[in-house]
Amino acid sequence: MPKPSAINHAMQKYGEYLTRHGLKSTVQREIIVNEFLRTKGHLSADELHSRLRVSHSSIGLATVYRTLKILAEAGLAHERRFKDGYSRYEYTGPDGMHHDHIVCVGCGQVEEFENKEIETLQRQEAEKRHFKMLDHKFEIYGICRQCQERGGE
Amino acid sequence: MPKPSAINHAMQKYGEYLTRHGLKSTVQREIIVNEFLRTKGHLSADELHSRLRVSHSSIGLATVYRTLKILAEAGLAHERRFKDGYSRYEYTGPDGMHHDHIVCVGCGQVEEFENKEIETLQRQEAEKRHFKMLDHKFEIYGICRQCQERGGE
DNA sequence: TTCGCTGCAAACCATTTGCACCCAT
DNA sequence: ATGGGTGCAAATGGTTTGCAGCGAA
Repeated sequence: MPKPSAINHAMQKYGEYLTRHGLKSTVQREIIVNEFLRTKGHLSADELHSRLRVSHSSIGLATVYRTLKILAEAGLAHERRFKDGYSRYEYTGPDGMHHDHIVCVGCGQVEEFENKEIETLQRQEAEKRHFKMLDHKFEIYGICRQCQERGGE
Repeated sequence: MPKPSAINHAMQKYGEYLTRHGLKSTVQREIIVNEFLRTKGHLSADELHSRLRVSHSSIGLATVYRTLKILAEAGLAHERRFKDGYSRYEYTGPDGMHHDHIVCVGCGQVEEFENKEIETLQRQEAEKRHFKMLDHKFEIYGICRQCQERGGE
């Protein structure tokens, strides 16, 4: 679970985004955003909705989708699409720092890593082409150690 | 258009894959694979199907999907999912070498780049985790020079 | 003669949208 | 009181699949 200070920072950024875009703050959004921010990992809309169902059964899946979209536009969530057909969202901390992913195509587990050098190189590539870089996605697909040992087809 | 020698190599690899998996060679697949291999860029199933419609109007979209899946499994096509909701496939040459992408979120244009250093670093990351690396995906999202000049939010 | 392949249409299914009511501003 | 927000159900739309007939091996 992220540090409280990080969550506060995020809530503030989220609030600013709402105001700046003439959007309203509602209880549902508050609940969704809170749960999202304090959940580690890659959440699909459906998973997030299930989590909320326990304590807030009346919140609709559509609202979860709509709120996740807002979070992504506000720069608080990164949308990732691995290979299971779902869009997954991930909160990546107050400094906008994000890690990359290494996905096992055998069992579906996702590990994360950060690599400063890669980060630097990609920034250079963007500059070389006069792109203002906004986001990036880096995923390695492979077979994890367990799946290799388990033997595969 | 790729060099003929590259296409031949690919056709051979494709044929081997069919045999090895008890699959059959058919005229439709032949046509689809040929068109795919000699088309540069990122093709969606629908785009490829449209191309074929001109000269081979009876080929069904489902067959295009099925054939693209085979090509991907045979290692001849890389599946990429940018942000328009389509799966796009790309033929990346006989050496399995693939480039990465830098996508403009303004106009949708996709530029390509290769970076040996990044390639090396990612391989190290995979090894460090005992992953047998199969594929990777690296995409940078940003705003291209023209879209920056054109201004816009 | 097998058994995979094809086109078609129907099915899938994650995501989006229309609508009538609700509520923050 | 505005006009955006919500839940629900229906619509969307890219992709997959069932099926009956076809064709490669």
